[in-house]
Amino acid sequence: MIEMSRTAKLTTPVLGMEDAVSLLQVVADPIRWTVLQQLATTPSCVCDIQAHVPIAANLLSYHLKVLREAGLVTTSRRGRWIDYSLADDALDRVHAALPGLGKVRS
Amino acid sequence: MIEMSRTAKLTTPVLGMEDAVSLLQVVADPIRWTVLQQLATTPSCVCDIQAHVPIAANLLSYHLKVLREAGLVTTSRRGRWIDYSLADDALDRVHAALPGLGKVRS
DNA sequence: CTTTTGTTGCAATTTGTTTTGAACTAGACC
DNA sequence: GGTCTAGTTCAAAACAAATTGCAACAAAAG
Repeated sequence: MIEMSRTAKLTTPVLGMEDAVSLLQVVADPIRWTVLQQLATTPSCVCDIQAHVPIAANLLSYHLKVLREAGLVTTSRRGRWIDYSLADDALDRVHAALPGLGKVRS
Repeated sequence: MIEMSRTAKLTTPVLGMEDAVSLLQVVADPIRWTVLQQLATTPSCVCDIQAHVPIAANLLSYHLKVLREAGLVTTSRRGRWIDYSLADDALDRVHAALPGLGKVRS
């Protein structure tokens, strides 16, 4: 039983077209792409992200929500601040959302 | 000279954010994603693609144009038919457009 | 010159997303 | 309690893209 659940977690499932496209639509935005890029390097609180993405706070908040709802980032509160991190499987999931993964390499 | 150009072609360059997002926006569409998926398996003429993507001919033509202009597909005429193929570097370019490629693997 | 295959142009419309501005929650501090 | 800072949420406005419908066009085959 433990073996099965560990195996399941370690495999990134092939996504259906709809899920794949939804995920790619989340990434295919200048603000969200930049945030993901930053979080891939290091977790950051919102104020740190703001320094890299010069937009209104509420607009950034909206885009962070989109990323959260897509499961690409996770949050944890630290006092006044909220730290955002890339979800463990974020890069794998986005990669798995690309078309043509079944292509045989020439 | 020949050596240099061959080397340049074999390397997928790191994309700037704008180019990366544009490319992902092209892929992040149900019709275009499906077409890319099919072309990754096998080159097809438009009539074959139509069989997999049940939409009006002119709408499909529009999406094929978007894919062409993004350099993700190439065409060649064969008699009355136009064959679409995935561009050689299409999968590499889309992969290179994902954020977080600099991430150090844990 | 007609048919087949596919593209292009344009205008209207629907659809979805991004952005804006104001109000709001939650914790820290006095 | 009151106030400050950090972030979020909501609803409406603004914007961009996909879709539809229709007509015209091009290139090759017969």
